[in-house]
Amino acid sequence: MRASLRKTKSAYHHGNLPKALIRAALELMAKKEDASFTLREVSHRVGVSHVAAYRHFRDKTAILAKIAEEGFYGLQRVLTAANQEANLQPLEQIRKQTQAYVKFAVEHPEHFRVMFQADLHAPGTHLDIQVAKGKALGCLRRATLAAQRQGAISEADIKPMVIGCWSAMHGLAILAMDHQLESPLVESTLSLSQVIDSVAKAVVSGYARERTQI
Amino acid sequence: MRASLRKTKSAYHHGNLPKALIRAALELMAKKEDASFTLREVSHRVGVSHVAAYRHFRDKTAILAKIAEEGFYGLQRVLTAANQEANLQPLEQIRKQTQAYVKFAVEHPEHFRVMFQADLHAPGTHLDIQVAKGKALGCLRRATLAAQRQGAISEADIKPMVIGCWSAMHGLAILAMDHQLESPLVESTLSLSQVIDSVAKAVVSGYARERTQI
DNA sequence: GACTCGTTGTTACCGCTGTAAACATACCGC
DNA sequence: GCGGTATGTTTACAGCGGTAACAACGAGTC
Repeated sequence: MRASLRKTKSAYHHGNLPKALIRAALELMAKKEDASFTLREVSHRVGVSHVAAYRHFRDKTAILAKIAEEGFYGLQRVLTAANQEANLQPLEQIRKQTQAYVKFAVEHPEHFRVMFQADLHAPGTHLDIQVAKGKALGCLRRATLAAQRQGAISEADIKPMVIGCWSAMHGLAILAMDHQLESPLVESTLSLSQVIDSVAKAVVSGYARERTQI
Repeated sequence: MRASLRKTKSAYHHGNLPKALIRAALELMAKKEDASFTLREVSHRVGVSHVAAYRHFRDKTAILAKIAEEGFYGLQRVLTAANQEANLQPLEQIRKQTQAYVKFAVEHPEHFRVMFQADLHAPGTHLDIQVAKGKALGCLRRATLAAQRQGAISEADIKPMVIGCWSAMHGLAILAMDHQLESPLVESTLSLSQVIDSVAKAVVSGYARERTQI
C-alpha cells in the first residue's frame, strides 16, 4: 500500500529529487567556499533537467530557505547537546554552547552562510526559518535564564547577556569561518578551540560579575 | 546622424564616472538592503550605457572592491576618532571603538556588507583591501597594546583580547545591521547604544580580570 | 582653424542565468 | 487497464556580465 521506495532506475523519475538537489547545492557551495550556486549546475549534477527543480521548489531561493531551515535545526541539535553536556551548570553551558556554535559554523560553512543571508529574514517571508531560528536561540536563552535562576546574573541582565553572548559567538563564528583570523595582525598561537574558550569565558565572566547600572 | 545625436548639453563625456558609478551602486544597495546590484542598473541610473563602466573598472567585482576599500578607510576614521575621544584610557578606548564599530555598520550597511564579502578576501586578490583593513584593525590593536602597557591585561592576553573584542563588536554589528535583534526573543528594552556598551563592558572587563591559564 | 590621437563613450553580440508554458512519461487508485 | 496526477523534458525568453568593433569628444600641435 505504502509507496515503496522505488529502486528501479526508471531514468525518468528520480526518487528523491528535493533531497538530492539540496545535497548537490551544499556540495557546490562547499567546493566554492561561498553561498552562490547555479540552479542549472545543481540540477545537472543530479542528472536532471534544470527546470525539474520547479516541481519541488517555488524558485531558487526556496532551496536556500530549506537549507537555512535545516541549518538552524542542526544548530539547535548541537546547542542542545552542549547544554546537556554541561551538566546543569549554566555558565558552563554557555561556554559549551559557544564552542558548539563556532564549531558548527566552521564545520558547516555552507549551511551557516545561508542561514544568516539577510534576504531570507525579510519580515513577511519564510516563517519556517524564523521558527527554526527561534528554537536554536532558545537554547542560549534557556542557559541564560538558568544562570539568572542560580543567581549568577541579575534579572535585568538576561536579555543583554543573551545578546552579548550571541554577538560574541556569532562574530567569532563568522570571522573564523571566513578565515579572517588568519591574518598576521590577529593570528594567535592559540588554537581556535582555545580562542573560543577565551572569548566565551571573557564575556560570561564579564556579565556574571556585572550588575547593570546602565 | 552623428549631428542628430548632438544634444544641447552634449553630455557624451560624463565628468567623473567612477565616483558616480560607486555612488549609484551604494544608493541601490541601500535601497534594497542587500549587497547585490546590477551593472546595467547602476550605469543606466547614471545615464550611461552599461559597458561604459569597463573603461574605469576591470569588472563588476572591481567596483565592489573599491567600495570595500573605501569602507575600511571610513571605519578606520571613526575608530581613530573613538580612540582620541577616549583620552588615553585604553579600556575606555575599546568601549568607544565598539560603539563606533557597531554604529558604522548600522549607519553604513551598504559599505559594511561589501567590506566583509568573503570572495573579496581571497588570498592573492585585492591587496588594497587588505591594507585598508589592516589599518582599521590597527586601531583596535593599538588600544589593546596600550591596555597591556598600562597593566590592565597580561601580555599573553593581547591577541586573544583583540580577537575577542573584534568578535563581539563584529557579531553585534552584523546582528544589529541585519535586524536580527528585533526578534521578540532577544529584543531588549535597552537602546542599541546601551546594548553596545553592555557588551563592550562585559568583554573588556572579562579580559581585564582574567589571567589566562587557558 | 584643421589634423591628430588617446580617452571615453556606444552598439552589436555572446554565453549564461532564472523562470514560464507546453508537452511527455511514469506511477497509483479505481 | 484506464485515467488522473506527479514528475520530468523541451523550448522560449528577458536580463545578466563581459568582449569587440566603432564613434564622439577634448587637447596638443602645426
